Amino acid sequence: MRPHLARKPENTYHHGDLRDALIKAALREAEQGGTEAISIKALAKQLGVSQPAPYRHFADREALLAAVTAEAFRQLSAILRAAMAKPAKRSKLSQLARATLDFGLQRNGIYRLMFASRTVSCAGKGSELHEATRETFALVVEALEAPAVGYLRERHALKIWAALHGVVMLAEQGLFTGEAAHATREELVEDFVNETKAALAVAIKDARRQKKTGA
Amino acid sequence: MRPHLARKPENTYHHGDLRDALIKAALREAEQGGTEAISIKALAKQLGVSQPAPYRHFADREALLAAVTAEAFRQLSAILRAAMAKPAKRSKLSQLARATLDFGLQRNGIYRLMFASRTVSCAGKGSELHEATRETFALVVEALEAPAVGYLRERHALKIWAALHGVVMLAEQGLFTGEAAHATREELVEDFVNETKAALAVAIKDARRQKKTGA
DNA sequence: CTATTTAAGTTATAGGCTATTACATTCGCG
DNA sequence: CGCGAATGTAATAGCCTATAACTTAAATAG
Repeated sequence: MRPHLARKPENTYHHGDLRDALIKAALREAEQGGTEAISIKALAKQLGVSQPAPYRHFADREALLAAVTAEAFRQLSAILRAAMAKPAKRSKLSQLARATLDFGLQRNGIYRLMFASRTVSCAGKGSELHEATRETFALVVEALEAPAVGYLRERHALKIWAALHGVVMLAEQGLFTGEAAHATREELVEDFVNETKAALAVAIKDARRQKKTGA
Repeated sequence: MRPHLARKPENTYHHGDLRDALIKAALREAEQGGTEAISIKALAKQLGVSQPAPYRHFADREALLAAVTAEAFRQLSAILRAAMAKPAKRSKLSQLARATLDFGLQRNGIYRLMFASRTVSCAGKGSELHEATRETFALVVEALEAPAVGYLRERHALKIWAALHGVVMLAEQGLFTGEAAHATREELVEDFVNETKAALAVAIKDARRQKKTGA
């Protein structure tokens, strides 16, 4: 089984790994144009198979999009993991935040597929896509480098994660190129990172004090 | 000129106000399904005109989407203005934040059209759409109720605006329904509001001190 | 090692949508 | 009233999704 072959070799009947090739190719297409740039017909042509061939691997376009989005989440997870692991002056959280911003701006079509389409919210619990999103979020929690104190970590992870996505969205919308451009995207992200760290530290201290008082 | 007539009366040649009717109808369609739910053909049928009729008013689908999105921004502006004007215990910023969250969740299809599609970023400076987005943002600045201190207001408006959008996105993605659900969307928004107020107050104080020192 | 089942691909085709072209009707202004 | 511009229609081309019926290769059981 030839893995991840781009085009089907001529004079063969079977592609070898069409499913995977479709996902990879679709990701490339979506890089710029997002969902709308993904056409099953075009992908089939690109890979040298007939138009209906993809339907052997995906029930319909939605199913392909879900698989592509899941793969995108796995790629983002890998990127974030690498960013956090990289030895740097900055904190893990800062590294993760910057990597997320980069990803969201540079690969914006894919980013929209991941965070701004109905695909994810339609994914059933336990699905491949759902698992992939949760794994990514787990990295955010990890990046906080905070001791486990109940649900505090999840809450603050959710906060910084939300803030980051907001920055990407507004940046893409062009809101950083007016009078408001005094604040660069990077500055804003760094603000959020620092505020999150501070807020979490306070929250943890509070939680400990409460525990002590209660005991 | 009959304004905003839904369907063309039978036995007439001209609709009367097809352009407006198209925008209104498209907004209804997008409410749930977002961009993809807007079909020129379907709209034409709905309004009782032939399929190509809409093309007299919009060059192509993109142009229609831009007009629809602009109208959506104007509607959001009106909603936010009303929310801020409503006498309430809470601050203007809090009222605006809650109204934004509601809008983003209840009319999520339209919300995605506004903040998560390529339509806005493609809108040229000075376009109807671009103006509509800037006007909405101006309301956020206004909601801060802060004295004019250079670019500080814009910067903090950008921050709270970004944070709000992030919450809407993650909520729609279902990230508030896991272990992380300890933090409700509303709590998170209130957090952001309070932090923004505090940060802005500090920033203003700093700015004044610096000014005094410099003088 | 063949026989049969199953996975994967093909051709043909139906139906939906966008968009254009050429033609028809009405509105409004001189 | 008459003419031009605006608006709407019918016909059609082209792209896309999706299904049905058929074909080929691979996998597996006897």
